[in-house]
Amino acid sequence: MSPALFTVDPERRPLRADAQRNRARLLEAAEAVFTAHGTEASLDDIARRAGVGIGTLYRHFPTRDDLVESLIHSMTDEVIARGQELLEADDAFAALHTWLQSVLRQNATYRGLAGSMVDASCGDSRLGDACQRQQAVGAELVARAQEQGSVRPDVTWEDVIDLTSAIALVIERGPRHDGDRLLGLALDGLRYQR
Amino acid sequence: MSPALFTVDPERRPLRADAQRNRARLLEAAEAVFTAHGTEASLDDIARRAGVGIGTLYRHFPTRDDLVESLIHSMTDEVIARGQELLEADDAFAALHTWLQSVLRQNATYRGLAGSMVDASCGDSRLGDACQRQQAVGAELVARAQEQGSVRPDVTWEDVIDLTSAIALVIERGPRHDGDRLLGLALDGLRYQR
DNA sequence: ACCTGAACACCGTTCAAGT
DNA sequence: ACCTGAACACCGTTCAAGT
Repeated sequence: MSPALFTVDPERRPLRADAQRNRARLLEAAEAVFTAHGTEASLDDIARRAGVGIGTLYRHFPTRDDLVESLIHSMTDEVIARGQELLEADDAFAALHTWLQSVLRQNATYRGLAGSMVDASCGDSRLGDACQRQQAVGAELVARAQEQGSVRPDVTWEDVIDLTSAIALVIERGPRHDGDRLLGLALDGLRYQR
Repeated sequence: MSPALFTVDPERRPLRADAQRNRARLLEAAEAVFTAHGTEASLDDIARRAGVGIGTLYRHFPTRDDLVESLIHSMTDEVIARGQELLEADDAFAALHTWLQSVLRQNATYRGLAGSMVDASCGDSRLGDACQRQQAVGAELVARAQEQGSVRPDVTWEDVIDLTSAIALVIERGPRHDGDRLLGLALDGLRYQR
């Protein structure tokens, strides 16, 4: 049994029972509303759906990013863990490819999330922390592929993250765009030609 | 002397003198406000700066895209003309590269413009018309590079536009991103390896 | 014809008052 | 300690009244 299932507060001290329930309801409501309308959805909607006052939302989640971060927290952990597993794979290029696909899926969880992630990696919000830990794993995967000689030595991990983020940004704007296809093409450009 | 300098109405009949002046003032104000705050800037700000009522703004430009389209109209024409010139170039791959760089510069005119362009190419706004005419030239440039054997035959012009749009979207979110570098990397992936 | 601005329906954020 | 919702400052959009 995962201890995460019983984690009540990722923050400091235990919450009062009603506060704890409100927090859970807010996350549930935010999940539904973000899924339907993206991460720029109305906060009033979320509070109403959770059956709490708007002030309670702000007390638990002072910024929109706090709400987003709490929602995708476990997913970020999974992406990071997946990246660490993939560091052990034989084919470092394929490992990088697989990992970037999972990053694309993560970014597509809610419309607007990809943008928040890009903004966050240049800032210092709580969402930014998650992004940077994630990017650190990506940097290792890139380095390993370069050591194996399958990624061009002049390419930086920022290049790889930027291209992946770019693709995440464009695919969330309409169904015309195929993320996996674009990612494959972009990776072809980073591949070292023997 | 370019006739464009004397074009008063890209629309229908001549405007009353005061309306014509208001239209010019609105475009001037929008130019300044979009430059400062991006294409999502407050329309009230623009009307106030132009010294007209908000209703006048809506009369001249019923949607935000109408305003954006009028502002970048000549620029879109230039990008299209440049593309047609480049169709005559010897090296079709280099021509495509050069043209896509100009598309990136165009998209970077106002923060938020790249997003509007992507949205527009899936819609039917006036901005969408401009986008589609522009994309048609891009499609020709891609086809020609493929005929020359310098772009992979399995790549579509949508791939090329999508990757370029993706890069335009990511570079407008902070100074960390280098569009020309990312474009170069992406194009390496599309290049046919002899 | 065209312009104006009040009116309406939203939104994010704060904070005094309650329990 | 926590919750509530009114209050404030915004925003986009419409439309009746003016010239």
